[in-house]
Amino acid sequence: MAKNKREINLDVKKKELEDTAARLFMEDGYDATSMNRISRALGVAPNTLYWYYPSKDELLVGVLNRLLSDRLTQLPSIAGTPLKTQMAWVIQQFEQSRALMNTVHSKLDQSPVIRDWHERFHSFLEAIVVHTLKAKGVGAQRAGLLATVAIFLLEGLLAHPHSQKQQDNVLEWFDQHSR
Amino acid sequence: MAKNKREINLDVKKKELEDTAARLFMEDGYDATSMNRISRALGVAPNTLYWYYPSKDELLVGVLNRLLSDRLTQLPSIAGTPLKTQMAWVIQQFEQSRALMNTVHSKLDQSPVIRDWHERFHSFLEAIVVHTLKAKGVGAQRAGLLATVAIFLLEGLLAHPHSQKQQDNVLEWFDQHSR
DNA sequence: ACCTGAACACCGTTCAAGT
DNA sequence: ACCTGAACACCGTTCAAGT
Repeated sequence: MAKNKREINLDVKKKELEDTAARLFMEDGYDATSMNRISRALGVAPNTLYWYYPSKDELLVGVLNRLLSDRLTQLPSIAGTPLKTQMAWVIQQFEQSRALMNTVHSKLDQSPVIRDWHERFHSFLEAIVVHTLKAKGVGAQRAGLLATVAIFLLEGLLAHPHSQKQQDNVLEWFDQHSR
Repeated sequence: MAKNKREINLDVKKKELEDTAARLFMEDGYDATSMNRISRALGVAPNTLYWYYPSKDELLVGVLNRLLSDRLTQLPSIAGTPLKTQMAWVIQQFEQSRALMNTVHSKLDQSPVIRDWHERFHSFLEAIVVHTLKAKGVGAQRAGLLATVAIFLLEGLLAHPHSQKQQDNVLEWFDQHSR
């Protein structure tokens, strides 16, 4: 798994591209951010981006993967906390990417590569919830159903602007009924 | 409120445009359906559409409004049925518009006119759920929270492809816990 | 009032060429 | 291997002109 200099440079370059793209996607939205705009922010020619990614969609997936693995890194830090805390943490982690999440959902039908990422994202959320529920002694089958519900609630809270109180109420209600 | 011939013709024309646009939006997705494509299907020049709608987004809102009011018409037919039946009905009514719903969510930040429609849509769903819960004797405050949860579950089930069994399990679970 | 032909600025993407 | 200039087909939208 040792990487040579070339691969390291490639990774550094990709990180630059994806960080810039992520910022612009989150500020202005995916559609409103043109490849031209991204390349200008990077100081390269527009078609340079196509040496690193075969399409704008694949660049988005690159951005999403980085986002997700950054969050995965921080997962252990909330490992032992109550389910409610963990769900609040997920919302806090992804609420800046609200528009991006909705973009993902709107592209599920059209883009296989985005569909793949979306499945990984769901697995990520499910792993958190199922693991915590099982630790609480909930059976596997029931944990699966509750995880589905939890994910829908998380996505709902992520997709819509909402007050802190609304969020608390929803999470509290779910916590009460997931025992 | 009497309409003259001109207004009637305008409505007929708009219905034609919106029916065609709705079909193409649902078949190919919003982004993949160009104004050019819609105009060709209608046999008019592309810019003709701009006499009826100021933008593609407003055409989408026209399509969405028609979709919603068509469903509203059929609302009385499920008025007395159990909550679970009503929620299944909503899913069945909107699942062909799955991609369109996700498009709406992805455009919430950018388009005020779509944001307005989305609020109307939520009110529609909330009205159904709150009304039914109150009829079951649930208090107003609790009904509000349960309606939020119900809407998130509906949107979750609408946004993601899922099996009938999964849907049944989620709706059954919610029904059990909304008493 | 209703529709069109022609144009505008911009989009994602490709290709041949440069180092 | 990495980057660019120039072009391609297409996009949403505008405008002046026609009936």
